[in-house]
Amino acid sequence: MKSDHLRLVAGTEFIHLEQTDAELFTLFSGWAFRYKELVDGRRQILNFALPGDLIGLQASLFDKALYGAIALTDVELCVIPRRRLFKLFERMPPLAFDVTWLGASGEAIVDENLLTAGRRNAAERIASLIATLYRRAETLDLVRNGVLDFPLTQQHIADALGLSLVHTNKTLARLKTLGLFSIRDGKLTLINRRAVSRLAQHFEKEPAPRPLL
Amino acid sequence: MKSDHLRLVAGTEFIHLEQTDAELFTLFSGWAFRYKELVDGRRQILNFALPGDLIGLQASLFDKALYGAIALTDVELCVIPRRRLFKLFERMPPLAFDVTWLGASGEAIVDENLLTAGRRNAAERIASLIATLYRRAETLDLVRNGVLDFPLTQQHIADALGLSLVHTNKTLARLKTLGLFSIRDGKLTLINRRAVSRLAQHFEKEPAPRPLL
DNA sequence: CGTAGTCTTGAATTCGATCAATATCTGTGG
DNA sequence: CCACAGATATTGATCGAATTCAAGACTACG
Repeated sequence: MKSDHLRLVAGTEFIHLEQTDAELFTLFSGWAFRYKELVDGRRQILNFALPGDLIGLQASLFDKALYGAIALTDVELCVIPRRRLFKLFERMPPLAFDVTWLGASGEAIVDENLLTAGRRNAAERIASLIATLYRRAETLDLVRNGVLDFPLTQQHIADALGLSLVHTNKTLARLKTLGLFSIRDGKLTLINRRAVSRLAQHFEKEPAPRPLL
Repeated sequence: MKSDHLRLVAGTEFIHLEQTDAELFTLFSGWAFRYKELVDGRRQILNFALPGDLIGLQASLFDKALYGAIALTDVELCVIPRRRLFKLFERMPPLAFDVTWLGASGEAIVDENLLTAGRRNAAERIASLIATLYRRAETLDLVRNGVLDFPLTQQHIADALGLSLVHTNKTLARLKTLGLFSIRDGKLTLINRRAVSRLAQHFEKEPAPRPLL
């Protein structure tokens, strides 16, 4: 079904706001994120995508993309052309089911991010982000010896959590000092997993079986 | 496909957190909302559902519901049993496509709510909520003579926007005094639509054609 | 080396939270 | 019809978490 396999360098925007012909993508390798922004430049990152995640379901289903999507690292993307989307539903129901499942799975992440931005304080937000990303990366076997390649800048973290850059920096520094985790040279190490989970009220649940497109 | 037509009174919780056998619902009449909460009781409303909206796609697809759903008014719900969901994809591809479309449409709303909670100030948040709900209600022909039945309490508004109850009350009062809108006796009247849209940075876009289940 | 991006730190400010009290409304039963 | 209880709304005062402003330091890279 996939028509193409794209390679993009870090920083490439592959879905543009208002774009009318966005395709549906599956992230094959690397990290990416979706975001929205207000006219004065305030930016909100909606979610980070890791390998296996779907990006652009709304954008490919609707006439206009309501968000942008950018590659955080170099990425490989599989493309499912929007033209063939309906055909996919007609001819490959199980695959269509998986697309819907992955779409719902993406929404679950945004739901959690909304809870985070709306109701958690700065330290909880950061713990929540770290816990969730670490957990997802672990499931994908991206963690080696307790260390994870972590391509986010503090600006990304701030924009994902609805915090200012300065406050993100200070809170991050405090949590590092408390020995919860460390981020250095683009590597994340979870030092006190228990404490991070507690702060985040993040409950470890066994991952559901996940369809692969 | 629908197996049942439920009537529930206002306040009924029809999807429970952690519930393992939640069904998929379509809201036929009335208002409802989905929410999450932290252990200490902080609550975040994820989205409000109006007639035609899908509720419970994640909950019916996954093993456990990650959120709760409550009827805001008396509601009528159409039920699509989770058992038949896969069958629906196999036997009625166009309908399955619509389910996915509606699911994506729900995610678009949560995306916007995340932008609101993360990056808008109190006045902008309220304007944003008012503008969006009014616009959606209008599309459904729920607005009569510029007046809309509006069942939200200030606590609901606060929980949807990530604000405290007190600050919600004060900001609401200020916007009413400024003549942007009025909320009285459960009725919402948009008085200065232009000003509300501007505050919310809410751009009126013609609604996409919408599948009906 | 110079420039741009990222990170750090301190100080002042403010928006929104919290605390506390009162008022208004709604439905219920006597 | 009134009295009461529980929700909902309002208002004032104080507090604090996070923003904003401002400067530097560190890094990578052409």
